[in-house]
Amino acid sequence: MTDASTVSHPDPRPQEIRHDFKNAEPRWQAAWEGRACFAVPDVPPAGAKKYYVLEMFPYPSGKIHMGHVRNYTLGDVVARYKRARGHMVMHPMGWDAFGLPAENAARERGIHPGTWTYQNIANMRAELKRMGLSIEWAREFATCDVEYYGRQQKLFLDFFKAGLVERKESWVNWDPVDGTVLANEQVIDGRGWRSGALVEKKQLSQWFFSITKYAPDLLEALGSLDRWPDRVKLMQANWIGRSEGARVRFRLAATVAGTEEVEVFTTRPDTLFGMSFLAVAAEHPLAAAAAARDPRAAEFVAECRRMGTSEAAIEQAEKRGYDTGFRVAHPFIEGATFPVWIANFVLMEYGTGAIFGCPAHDERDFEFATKYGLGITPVVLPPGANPAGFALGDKAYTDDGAIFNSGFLDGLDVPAAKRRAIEALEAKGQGTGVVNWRLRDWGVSRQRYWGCPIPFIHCEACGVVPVPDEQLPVKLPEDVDFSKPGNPLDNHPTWKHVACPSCGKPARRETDTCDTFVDSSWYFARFCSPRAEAPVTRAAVDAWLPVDQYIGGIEHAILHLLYSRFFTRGMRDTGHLTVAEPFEGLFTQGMVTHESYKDPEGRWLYPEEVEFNLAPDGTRSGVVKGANTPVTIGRVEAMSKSKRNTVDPGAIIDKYGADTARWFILSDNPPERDMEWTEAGVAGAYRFTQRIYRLAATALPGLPPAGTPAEGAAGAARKLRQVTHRTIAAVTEALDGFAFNVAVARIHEFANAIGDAAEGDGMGAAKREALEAIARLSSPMMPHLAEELWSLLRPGEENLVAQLPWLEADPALLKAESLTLAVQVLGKLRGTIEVPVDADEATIFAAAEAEENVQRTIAGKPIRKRIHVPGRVVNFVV
RNA sequence: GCCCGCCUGGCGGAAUGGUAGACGCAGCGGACUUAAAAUCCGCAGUCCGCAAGGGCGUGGGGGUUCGAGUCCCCCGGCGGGCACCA
Repeated sequence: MTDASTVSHPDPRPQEIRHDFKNAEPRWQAAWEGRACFAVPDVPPAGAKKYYVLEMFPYPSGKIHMGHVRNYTLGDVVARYKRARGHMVMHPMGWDAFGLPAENAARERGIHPGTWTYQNIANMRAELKRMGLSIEWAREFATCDVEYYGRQQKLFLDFFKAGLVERKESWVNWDPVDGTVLANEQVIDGRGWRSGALVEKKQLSQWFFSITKYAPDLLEALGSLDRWPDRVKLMQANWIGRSEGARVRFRLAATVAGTEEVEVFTTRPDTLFGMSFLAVAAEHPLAAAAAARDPRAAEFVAECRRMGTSEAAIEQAEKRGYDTGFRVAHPFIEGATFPVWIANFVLMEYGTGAIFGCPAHDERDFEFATKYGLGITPVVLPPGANPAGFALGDKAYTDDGAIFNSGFLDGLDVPAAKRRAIEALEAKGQGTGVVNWRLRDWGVSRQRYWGCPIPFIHCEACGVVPVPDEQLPVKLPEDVDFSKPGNPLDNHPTWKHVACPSCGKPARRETDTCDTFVDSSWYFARFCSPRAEAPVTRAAVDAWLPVDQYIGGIEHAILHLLYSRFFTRGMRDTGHLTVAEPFEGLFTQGMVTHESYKDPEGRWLYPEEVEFNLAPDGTRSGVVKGANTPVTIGRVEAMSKSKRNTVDPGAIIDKYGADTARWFILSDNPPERDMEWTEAGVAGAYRFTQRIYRLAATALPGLPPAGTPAEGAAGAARKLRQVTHRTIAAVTEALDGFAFNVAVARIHEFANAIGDAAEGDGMGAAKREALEAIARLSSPMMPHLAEELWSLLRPGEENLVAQLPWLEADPALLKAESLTLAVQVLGKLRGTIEVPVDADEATIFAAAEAEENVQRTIAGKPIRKRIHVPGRVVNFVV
């Protein structure tokens, strides 16, 4: 042993070899850019295998957050991997740039929504670029670009001509103080978020897309979406909500405002004999008729109007009703009549806005009838119950059984009774069997400035006139005043005054703008030819659509995805494209979560405001930095600004680099699940990036020249080669299955194996092969480090890793010589045996029985059954 | 309220119905260092036991099976969506 103090060390000690990410990451980003590694043509050449990777585009809030980092890292891994697998990959990025926050900024800070939005986009683009994503930025656009929303107006008009657009009355949240339509999120406990005024429902004439025309197809086609998560398909199916039932017309005992009948929709015509009341929505004409002559009915209707328009608010409200005094005749029971109530739980939008109540067999009806003392007549007998003494408990009975108390339906089961009841209704001309859909038409009108203007003109003489194509785009005016309440477009002094395109007389522009869901319903198609004059170029969309892999949050499982599916069908039927389904593969990622912190006064604290202590027993506690007051460490929850539990990706990239951020966000857990962001986890990921760099850098001087074949190795070198090729196979399988955390784990194990490899013949070549493999296998996840390693191992190489094909495992090195089998007795593990791969069953059973601990457990008892699962397990039943 | 998920060591998680806890984080012990950081080596579900080994263990309860984290039923907790947030 040499005395270290007397010997100089010309070489740096291994731990001082460091990967300089600050220098390397921008360098490799520039190299990819310089070689246009990610550019693809609008129309791929014949024979190219196209692959369209798309992540849900972000709302430009101003800063990227960890949810974005996760989303775009996942997409980038797929894009880089598919590129390496020989696909021509399109991977674009854009901005979902219209929406409420820009208007809020305008009202709060006096900044123009456009200025605010484009500044935010510039910031976020710079942040995204630092992540080293393989995005083709030349395709970028924002939905608030007139070049985009002008084309959207063209689509709107084409949809109108195709009969997919209608005007209808519908209800909105109205703030009577601010004179504004409120979004559901702006209604807090029934009051306007700014004014605090009680919100009312108000009826407006609005624009609708006829999504219900496609309801059967949207439901049916879910079956063909093989690469969508089942739960998303299930949620969509439930949302579309096909149900079979009947429309039943009830004759009113006396004519009300010229009406003689009320029509209800029911899925349970079998329970008609259990009817005890009829209920209508507060918006139903009968409710209006009652209100017109009964002030208390009017008061109840007005109260219902204060309930908000969201389904959750309506269904969670206490069930309340008002007896109108009207009565209806029962279709089957001669002479029987029942009261007509107005009920707050009946939805005008669903079915006919009226129901018949059968409390014995419907939970909501039961609750309502119990509250108001209405009759409860059971008509479905649960199996095994006695019809004579049968009484309901404190709940409705909603399952199948034998019909009783029901005249001609008695004795039938529920499905048969439904059919018979419908036959009888049809025979009497009092109803028909129908299929009803829960899905409603898509109301796209918004009374706001920062959105795509709906291209129509209202003329007193000609009615609603579409803006002629040659007058498109209808541009938003720049000079808008946000100081007045209401819609700035409506308030604008000149913008809305135009000549009618049809008769030339003074007319008025439509001042409603589009729901921002419209913007996001076709952006994936626009990316295929982002600068085209038309909304899309046929050759480009025909070549690139559908999106092969779409990635985004589960929170979009229903609305955005369903609207996009509708829009694609609409574009198909108006000749813009050919496909019906926009997204062939869908992956829904989980949220990024973080601990939350509160000070003694209950105020939320940012993580950097907290100083942590670790007690010897492992419990963590915290104090407010500087103040030394105790901090409550709260639940791990979705990162949000209001809870201040956010972590700024920019700061993480500054400190550790993009590769580390990407590696950690992939390594921690499966991408479909929520993940917790922890500082310790990032630090661990950073250490790993340094570790592989060091592994390569320290081994380099001992490696044979690049290109030295590793074939024919034996002993330790062969073992390492087996690990290399098994890792290639395992990482490939993991990436194919979106199991990125497993891919990361395999690469960790691989790094451990390279570090542990003993010296031996051929080890140099085996190590070179292993190190080159680890660089290339980790390249979809850590692209900059991969390039750095590759350039270290293969200086002067023509291609970047980003341009190389994926590695193939050598099947000869995947085969094992022997395998370990678990031996169980009665399903409990008692030992393991090592057998040659080609051992026959008799040999295996003999070896298993001979195992010492197995012998002891069997203890001479007769073996009744021997089970052998090849390659896995042997089980003895004694 | 309705629809859809999720629940495994101190923590994140792994596991075609077949050795539960791979891999990582945190922790502990050791090496290196004047020291620290960094790095390297090792230990580690839990209880009993010197050990060999055994008991218990995948939110709780039941079931199917030679065998259940995995399949079925019930219950609990947490989360997403509910049509004008995106």
